[in-house]
Amino acid sequence: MQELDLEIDLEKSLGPWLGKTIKITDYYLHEAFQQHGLDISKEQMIVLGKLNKNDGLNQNEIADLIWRDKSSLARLLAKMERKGYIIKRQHEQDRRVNLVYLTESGREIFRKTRPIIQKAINILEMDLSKSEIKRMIEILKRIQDNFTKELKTL
Amino acid sequence: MQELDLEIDLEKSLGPWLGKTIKITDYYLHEAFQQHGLDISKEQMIVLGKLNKNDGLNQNEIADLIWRDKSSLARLLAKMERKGYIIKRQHEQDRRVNLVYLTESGREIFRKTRPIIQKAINILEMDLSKSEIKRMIEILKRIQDNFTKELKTL
DNA sequence: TAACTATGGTTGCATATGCAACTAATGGAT
DNA sequence: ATCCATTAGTTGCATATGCAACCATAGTTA
Repeated sequence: MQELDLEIDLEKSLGPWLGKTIKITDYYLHEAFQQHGLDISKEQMIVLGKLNKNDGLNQNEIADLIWRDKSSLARLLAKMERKGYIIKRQHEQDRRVNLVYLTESGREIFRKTRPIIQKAINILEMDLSKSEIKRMIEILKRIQDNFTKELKTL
Repeated sequence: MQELDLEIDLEKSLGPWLGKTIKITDYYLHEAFQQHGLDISKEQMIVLGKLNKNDGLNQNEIADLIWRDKSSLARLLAKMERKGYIIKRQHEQDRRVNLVYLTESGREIFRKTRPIIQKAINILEMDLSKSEIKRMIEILKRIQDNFTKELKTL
């Protein structure tokens, strides 16, 4: 009995379900990109998306936008540059800064990912009404705020 | 205009919010383990949890339970064995199989993670009623099912 | 001007992860 | 008994990630 009381039933908590949902979503995108012959990872696609919306960002700005460490981003960009999707240009005034630009090839591959992304969103929200989606996002935001607050007290 | 029409507003979709929520949850756990001097990662903690509930599983069984590739699990176990949290014993009848057992030290550190996990669950579900949690889990399950179905048609 | 500080980016070291190819062992079929 | 297929686990190669230490440049302060 006491042993049982100590058990935390993780499966009844939200955590693992969130994790598994992300996992299968990622897997779906990975498979779909592959099937369409797109040589790109989800993470790289996200970077292309930010640049597509706002070309010429510097590395730290991109890192912030996608919630990654700047070192992680630097390595992501290195791979993308090798594949010819982006180019880095040194800022003329401040030589510490690299401005990152989409190449034609990068813009092209991002364009090709769009219908796949749209389909993934459709699947994700297939059974949900607009208001349910809004509600879910609100809840997720609130969870994030709660963790942020608790982190400060650690 | 046409350019705008082509834009997908990812931020209004569920995907990135799920991702960010997981990210901050993971970060919280990581920080909390560190602050308590627990030399363990979230992934390792999950493995310990499965073994704590069901000692003597083999590697493939554990991999299935935590939705990881067997190779990923093998490496996780190697680290955990080095730290003395688990031991692997060859199955007596079937020498291909490794049965994995918690050590005392493994059981001990898992015990110490429990209040931290419980707190993380509390934070995660802080603003949610029981029925909302159930509803969220149902939705997440449905999303997973939808992706699973769509994967087959790829 | 020299010294100190802050910033942008890179690199070493570490974690976790998956796929594909591989080894070893098992079990069945001929 | 031998060959074949299956299964459990390992390993090579690749991705992505974060922290901390570092380098180079810029900006500020004495």
